Amino acid sequence: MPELAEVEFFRKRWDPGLKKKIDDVLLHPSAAVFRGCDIALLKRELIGATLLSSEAAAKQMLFRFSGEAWLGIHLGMTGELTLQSANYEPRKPDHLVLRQREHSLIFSDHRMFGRVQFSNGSDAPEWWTSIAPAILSDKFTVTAIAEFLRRRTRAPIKAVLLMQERFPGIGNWMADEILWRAAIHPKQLAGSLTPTQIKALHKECRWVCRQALKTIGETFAHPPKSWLFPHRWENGGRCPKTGAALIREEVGGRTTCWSPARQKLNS
DNA sequence: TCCTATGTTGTATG
DNA sequence: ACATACAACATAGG
Repeated sequence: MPELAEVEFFRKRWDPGLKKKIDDVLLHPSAAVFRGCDIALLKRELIGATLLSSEAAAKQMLFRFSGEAWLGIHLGMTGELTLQSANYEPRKPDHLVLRQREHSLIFSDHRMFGRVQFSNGSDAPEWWTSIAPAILSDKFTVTAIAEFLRRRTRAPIKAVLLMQERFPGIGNWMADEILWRAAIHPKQLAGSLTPTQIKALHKECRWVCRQALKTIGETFAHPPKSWLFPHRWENGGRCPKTGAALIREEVGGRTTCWSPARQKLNS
């Protein structure tokens, strides 16, 4: 489920645990979400540490603890964070449980495409600081997009929008939403976008990110019917702007929904 | 049984 | 070396 705004929403679920100590850590040592993670170190460092702050960027979350300890979580396809009671009994998909006096902070992910990373250090880990500049930052410019597209000329724009190194936090549904608003066909080759289309793409990237953070990111509210989102998986779904039937087809390796009346292929 | 799934990554091919 | 395509990862639900 999680793209930019969902990740931000889940991050905040652990806020009640801020400024409080971790009394114990329960985890499934062989779960794939810990691939490449030093579990022994994680346990040793986090037990007794205090959760100081957290941040989300792209689809990543970073939790900072006392003792220069950093916990990174990626939610993959099905991950989520929850807040449970202190004596909550973990279920099968609850791979990481941080026990506090009043709560348990849980990371669960039944499909295990998610990932836990742990490190020590005075600064945030390198994987975190090297995340691309946010779409809502002033470094996300029309020029930056144009340059990126110039190196991705033969790929369909849908596939390019999923590339985290330029569009951090964009996932399958946000990419479809952006292209639909910008009236760009998902199969249009990245190299064939006109300057006008690139400008529209830039504008709608920012609009969708801002609106998604304001709604989903705050309350997990369903996007309104005026968005493509509520219609894209419906059979017989219709475009909220044109009323025409929507199409669903694989583009760039992912199921993609678009409005053929609005998003035309090439000119 | 078969297909799908809001993600990333390694590998093969061009 | 770089861009692109696609299988693989692991599990549940329709």
